Amino acid sequence: MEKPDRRCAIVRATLDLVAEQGFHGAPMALVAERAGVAAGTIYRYFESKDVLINEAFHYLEERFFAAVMEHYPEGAPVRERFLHIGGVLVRYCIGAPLEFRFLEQFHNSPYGVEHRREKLFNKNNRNVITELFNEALGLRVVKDLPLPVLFGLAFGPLLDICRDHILHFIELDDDLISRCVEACWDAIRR
Amino acid sequence: MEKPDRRCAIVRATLDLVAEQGFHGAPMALVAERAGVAAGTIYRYFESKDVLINEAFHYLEERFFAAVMEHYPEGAPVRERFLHIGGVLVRYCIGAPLEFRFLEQFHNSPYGVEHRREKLFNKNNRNVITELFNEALGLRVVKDLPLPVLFGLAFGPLLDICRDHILHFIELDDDLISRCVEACWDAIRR
DNA sequence: TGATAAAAAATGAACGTTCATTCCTGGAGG
DNA sequence: CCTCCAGGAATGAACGTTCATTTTTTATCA
Repeated sequence: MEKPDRRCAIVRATLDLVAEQGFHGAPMALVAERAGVAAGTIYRYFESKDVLINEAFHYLEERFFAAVMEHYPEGAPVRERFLHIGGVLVRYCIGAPLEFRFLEQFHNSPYGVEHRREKLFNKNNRNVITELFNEALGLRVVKDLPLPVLFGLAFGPLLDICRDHILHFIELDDDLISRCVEACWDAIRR
Repeated sequence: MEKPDRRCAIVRATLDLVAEQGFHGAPMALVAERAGVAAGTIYRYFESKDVLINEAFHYLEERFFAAVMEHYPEGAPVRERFLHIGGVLVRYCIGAPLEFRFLEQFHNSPYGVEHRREKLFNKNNRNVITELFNEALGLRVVKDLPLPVLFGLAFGPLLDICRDHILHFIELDDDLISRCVEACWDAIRR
């Protein structure tokens, strides 16, 4: 009606639909319906579907980093900070399965490849995880491996277990999560 | 031509196209053209596109297990056998980037989820990797974690680095591959 | 063997859907 | 009356699949 935030409603509708049914299950007509607007209206706010999807991703990315930073043990040793991030990551993902599914879809698509390429070649990419790993490399507490490899060792398995939990292939509890995050630490620690 | 294997030509065309351009880049019309047959002909050999894609996957899966079994150190300790499998896995994937890209696409799609579900619930699933992990669990040389978690810790990062290598985000050589596989072993070993 | 009929396989235009995007309409606010 | 902009039908491209028809192979019999 008035106009609280049609833009936001459209982004949320996109998130939900993609998460629930994948990119194939989120045609613009459905997005429009769920957002309570007409199909054509979306194009007044977003140039194309690609733009809309990228915006939805950045919205989630921000929320995720905000979650990680809550209670982040700023001055603690590297290991402890890593365990914090890993734990938050897993708990956040299985607590918001829809968001997780969207991120998964995004990463395993041309959108995701483009996103990673930008991150990698844009050297002044500063976020808490990259900084932690660079510090750890300098202190020689982790193995001397390229950053993308460390990322894969540390977070690849964590995302895998989140997916398996959401699909009910396994059941994660606090104890199992801790043991998994520690296993990832074993993979990267020197 | 005579008729050596239209069926095979269709499968290969599917593999190549999906690997190069993803599922979206492999419409039946293109598959037909690349295979040197007419569109309708495909349906004499495969009931539907789904069936065709699953067959292409199984074709690759067999080839992969065959590669793993070459020079497999049958009687060696668990660790050594794991290092063999990991090394072969990475070398095989980066040596056949098209096949790897197909497998990646397959796993990150509803096809892949279905496939994993079947594997998991079909308990009499016997392959060399599952057997190795079960033996390792019995001998208590690896952490006491559910099988899917061990799989994720052990192979998730290896597939990640293969992808990054193929996308030229990193450059793998024999030394780096070894160190990565060993890092994965560190993740699962007790 | 050669001619011919029957069966099988291959063809590719056409179909029905689905989708992202465009465009014309109507109506609210100034 | 004019200006905007939301609405949603219209558009056209792309897709998987079908099917009437043609081509090739196989079987039959003189």
